[in-house]
Amino acid sequence: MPVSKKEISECPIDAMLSVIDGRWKGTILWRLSEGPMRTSELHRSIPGITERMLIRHLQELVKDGIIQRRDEGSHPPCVHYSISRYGRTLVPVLEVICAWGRHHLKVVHRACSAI
Amino acid sequence: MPVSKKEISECPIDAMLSVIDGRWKGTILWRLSEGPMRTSELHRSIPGITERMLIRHLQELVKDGIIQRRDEGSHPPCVHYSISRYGRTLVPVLEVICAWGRHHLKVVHRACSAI
DNA sequence: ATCGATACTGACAAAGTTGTCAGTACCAGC
DNA sequence: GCTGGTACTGACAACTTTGTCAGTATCGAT
Repeated sequence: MPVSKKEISECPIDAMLSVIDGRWKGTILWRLSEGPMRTSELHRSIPGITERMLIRHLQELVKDGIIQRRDEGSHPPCVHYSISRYGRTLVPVLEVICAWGRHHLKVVHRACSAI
Repeated sequence: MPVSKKEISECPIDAMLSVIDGRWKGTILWRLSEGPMRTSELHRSIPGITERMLIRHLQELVKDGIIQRRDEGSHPPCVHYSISRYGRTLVPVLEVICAWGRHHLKVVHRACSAI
């Protein structure tokens, strides 16, 4: 049940994209970059995502070493997710992507309103 | 016949990713970053890609303003694709992505050989 | 007259991703 | 003893993306 396809591509661009690719991964990382969060908190803070999808993406991000899972082991269950040390190296990359994306959105909007 | 899904997401990260997302877009941009190329040249230089897929991706990149299509209008047809001025603003972003990807591949390889 | 090269399109199948729904297990409160 | 909250899984439907295959048009060479 994979959320991102590309298995083990040798292309560094594909390798990077496979980590953040997935319908909700960007948003999840954005939320977690502000601090650790519980599964249910994340679920409530991301409108439109289903629990199933959230958990699938979280598991992939954990598998890729980008985020960490901390289970309190208590009942009712309480699990916190946070960006790992390795994941933090990704944040500046996301910022560059985000900056270009913001610029691009402005360009697209201008193009739309020109019609 | 879209190659990338996300229509008009307000998230800048998604906006950026929708532009380079697609099985072969990274590779195509990589090739074109070295200079203009004909459709058939690109086809031959990217192993595994089909003509159909190449053309679909090229058309999307043109639509997004990242690359330019120049048709000589001759027979037999001769069409050159090149990175547009706007597309050039994307190159540094790709370089950051690529740098992280390269690093990530090394980490993944270490993890694999450790098993 | 047929073949190969060029740059494409259309129809459709295969594969991959996302979403839906039901179900598990435990505890707390009413 | 029923309901609601927590974190999760499995099966499967729906949708998206990718790949396959055949077909278009024109020119030049054989």
